[in-house]
Amino acid sequence: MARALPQRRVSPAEAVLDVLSQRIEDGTWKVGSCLPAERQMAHALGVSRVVVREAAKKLEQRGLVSIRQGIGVEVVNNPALPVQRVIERLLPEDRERLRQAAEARLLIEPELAAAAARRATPAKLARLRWVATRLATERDRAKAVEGDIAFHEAIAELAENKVLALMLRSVSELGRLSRHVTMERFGVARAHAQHGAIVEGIARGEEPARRAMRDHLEAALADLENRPPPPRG
Amino acid sequence: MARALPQRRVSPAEAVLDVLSQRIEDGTWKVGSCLPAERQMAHALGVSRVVVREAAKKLEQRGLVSIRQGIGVEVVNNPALPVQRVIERLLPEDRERLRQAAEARLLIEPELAAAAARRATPAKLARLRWVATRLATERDRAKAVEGDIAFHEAIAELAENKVLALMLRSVSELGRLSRHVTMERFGVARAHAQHGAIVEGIARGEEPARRAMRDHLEAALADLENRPPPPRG
DNA sequence: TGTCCCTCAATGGTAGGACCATTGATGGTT
DNA sequence: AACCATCAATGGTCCTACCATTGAGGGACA
Repeated sequence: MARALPQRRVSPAEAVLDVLSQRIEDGTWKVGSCLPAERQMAHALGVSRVVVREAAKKLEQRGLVSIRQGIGVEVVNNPALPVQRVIERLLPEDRERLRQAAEARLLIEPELAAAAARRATPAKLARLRWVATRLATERDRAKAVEGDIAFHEAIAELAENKVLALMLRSVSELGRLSRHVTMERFGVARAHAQHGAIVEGIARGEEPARRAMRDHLEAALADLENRPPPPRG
Repeated sequence: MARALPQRRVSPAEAVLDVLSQRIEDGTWKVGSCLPAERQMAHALGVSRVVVREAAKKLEQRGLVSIRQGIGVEVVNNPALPVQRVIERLLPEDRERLRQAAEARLLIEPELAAAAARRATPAKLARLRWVATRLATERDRAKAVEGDIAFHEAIAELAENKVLALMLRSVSELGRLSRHVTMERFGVARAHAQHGAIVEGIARGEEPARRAMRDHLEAALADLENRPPPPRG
């Protein structure tokens, strides 16, 4: 009797975790919607509610879902969330965390722009330009901030490096509040102009890309330092 | 009757999580040792075992402890672990993950060295030099790799940026296997020489620091590409 | 008619007790 | 001395009941 595969039987918890995460990824449950109730899934999967709960908790820690009592388990899919939480625990103090996050951006993102320049193609540049343009027409401030983040993520995508994209997004989210301040004071016009400059920089080559991105970030940083956020957030 | 504080009563789960994480941080349970058994803690804290388990699971996700059946809950304290897991899920394929991680290091670490140069003091440089020296006397290969990682972490510490240190450590751990290969082929001698060069670069200023670090990383990367790891890991 | 509040069902959160599975130590056997 | 069965401790799973929170539905009141 040759035994078929690895002797290691996967525990129910792992099995359920795999099932759930896969169904989320393949779109069985879309972002914004809720998974079935815990009791329901437990019965459907032939397992106790405990293991379903455990799987759900893990998915929450991974940033895939959000669990709320009385509501259910909602799909959110934000892989950067775990990293944010680690950083928040590492630097509990707001100002210091913001400072270090900003510095991290200042180091990473210009290099990311340079990497994007190395891998740029006309088609990809066109897409990036489109994302930048969309920002200009945005009236709502919250959506403008979203558009800003989307632009920076598009660059990360162009650079074809998900590791750097993840890190960038993590520190980006930490600075989300700062962006609101900047947008409020200067509007989307300046951001859009600088984004345009960045796109052209990426089109021209590594060094121009690096410089354009650095200018953009340093300008934003200078704004914040001129009028730091209110002492108590 | 003016009610004292926020009406929000913290849930048992949060309370227990706080207690445990605090006791880990303040050294009540040291790294390498085990927490009391779940049943025991549950009784001591006056909550059900479910709550203790949930807290433990969360601590595990945070990289603070490692839970193993039959053994117990062991303190490990590795904040980079959650980030590693995110990256592994984001890039399931080994070679691609290694490639992107290496590229990320290549972008981040020279800039980190430059930042370290900005903040260097004689005392801190002396300490960095000491860490680098310790590596030279190491005979055991595994410990040499540890020393190598310790050196790069010391630089991150010198740069006074925990965010970047976290990211660096995360990608570093992903490439731990690669380092073994490099160490095996060239021994610690070359690594030690390059580390010395990096220390001196940091002492001289930003640009020399950047260049020394870049040379070091590119050399290591070139080694790997000459003899890539076996196709099936 | 419209607004407010109460009730209620659904959902996640906690409790307690029992049993299963894995691990390392213990001690006896060869 | 080496090997192996035994066993106690620990985390993993199950079941069942109940608590706490939420949103929706419906009735009382202005």
